[in-house]
Parts: sequence; structure tokens; C-alpha cells
Amino acid sequence: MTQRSERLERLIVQQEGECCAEDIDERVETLERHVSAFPADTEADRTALNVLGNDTRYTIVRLLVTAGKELCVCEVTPVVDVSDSAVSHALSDLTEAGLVTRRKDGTWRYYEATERATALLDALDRTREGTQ
Amino acid sequence: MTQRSERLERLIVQQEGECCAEDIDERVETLERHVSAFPADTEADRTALNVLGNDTRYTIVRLLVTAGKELCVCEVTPVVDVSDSAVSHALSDLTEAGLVTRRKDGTWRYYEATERATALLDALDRTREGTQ
DNA sequence: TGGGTATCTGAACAGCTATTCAGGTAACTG
DNA sequence: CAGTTACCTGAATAGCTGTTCAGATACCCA
Repeated sequence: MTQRSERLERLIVQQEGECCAEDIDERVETLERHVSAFPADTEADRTALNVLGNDTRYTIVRLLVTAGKELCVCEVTPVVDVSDSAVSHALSDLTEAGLVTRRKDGTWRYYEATERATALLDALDRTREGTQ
Repeated sequence: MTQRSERLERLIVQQEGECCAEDIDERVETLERHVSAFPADTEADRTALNVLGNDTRYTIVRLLVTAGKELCVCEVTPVVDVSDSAVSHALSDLTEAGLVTRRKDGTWRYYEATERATALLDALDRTREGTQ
């Protein structure tokens, strides 16, 4: 902490020309204020990001979002190049992460992308390299 | 493929009451059209998602977005609970993933969140459980 | 130029993850 | 109720990832 304050002090000197104790306090407090402004449940965010960051699961979600409606597991499976079991695991992970919802109809299961999934893909689409 | 067509045929029978060969073709073609409508570079998307899905890197980006301006490495380090080296690796990964940009000023390095990073966090914030 | 500082890099390794395999469950059908 | 179908689950394992340690690099300053 002391060492970190020293480095911060040197940064402030570099930026402002000089630096007193209050300058350091102020800078540290600003950082702390930023951190305490973080949303409460950031773990759920990271889970959603990681779950969506996998090839199989990303492809499934992209398909559901593109379709714009719920699809049956048997419509999803041919699109991704893994076993039925892997698709099932993927859909289970996606459901738990809040990226898809599940509806049962007899032996069939229908999955649909959530708003969160749609919002994330939309954010990526809007900021893709060479877009805008 | 045949097996999958059979399952799809049974699904269509279940949904529509009956199903001829054209019905199956039409359904398969629709799925294929969805897939070919995917953006070209989805790998970069998944990289961005995975990079942002890590605790250290998420926290750094969240800090930079909250600050709304570039910060020096020495301002970032005290906020995350890992070694200087880990922070450096994290910032390097984030830069490569297009989530932050880097500016040199002497021995100091300043990092700032990109639009892509901001858009992703914003998507998460707008769709958080119990929001809206 | 020599010492100090800020940050980066590569290797190593513990821990996590994605897939498959084998088998299980629930629902329809005759 | 017996067979079939659609999908799920748990264990196993190969491969990936995140962190640290040790050392390197680039820059500043006296």
C-alpha cells in the first residue's frame, strides 16, 4: 500500500507538477468511489460472458437470436458440430446463465434467447471492427 | 443427417399435423439461411466475451468505464487483488481483444475502455436481474 | 552513464472447462 | 405396459487459462 501510494504520488507529480498528501487522498478516494459504484452482482455478468464466449454456446444463441423465436433442440443440434449430449450441456449452461429460457412440450424442449443474450449480441454487432 | 431429418420430420408432424418432403426441406433451408446470416468474424466476439468474463479483467474494464477516462496502470493495480504482472497480462489481453486502448507517456502507460467494452457492460447493466 | 522506476514477457503449473461416453428419465404410442 | 423417442445427467479426461515468479526492457534523472 505504501509502495503503491509512492507510485501514485510520483504519477501525480508527473501530471500536476507537484503533489501534497491531500492530492493523494483525493485520488485514492476517487478510485474507491468508482469501485463502490460497481453493480452488486458482477459475478452473474462474468458467468454470462464466459458462457456466451464458447463456440458451441455462442452459435446456439446466435441461431436463436437470428431466428427470433423459440426453437426445438432437434433444430439446434444440426447447426452445431458436437454430440447431442454436448448440446444438452450447452443449453443447460445457457439456461442457468440467464441467456435462454426453456419450455417443455411433451418430449420436446423449446429454447428461446433472453433479452440479455440479445442485448449482448447486439452490443457486439454494433461495435464490430469496421462497423459504425 | 438422415437420423436428424427423421427427428425434424416428427417435430413438423407434431407441430403441423402432417409433413411432406418439401416441409422438411423448407425448414432445413430456413435454418441454413439463419446460419449464413451470422456475422463474419464471430471468433473475435467470443474472444472479447471470454476476456471480459474473467474477474481481474472485468474489474479493470468496469473501473475504466466508470472512470470514463484513461487511467494509469498504477491507478488500476490497487483496485484488483493480483500481482503487477497479472495486471499487465490482463491489460495486454484486453488490448488484444479490442476492449481497451493503450497510450504511452514516458514510463507510464494509460489505458482507456473502448466503445465495445462500454457497449458490453451497458448491455449487462440494462438487462440485470430485477432491472427494467 | 549508472541507478532507479514502471511496465512487460515467458515459463511453469494448479485449477478450470468442454466434450464424449454410458446410461438414465420422462413422455408418447400402439 | 413395452418399446421407442427426446433429451438430460454424471464421470472422466484432454486441453485451456490465470496467476505467479524471475527476469527483461524502456525510460527518466542526477
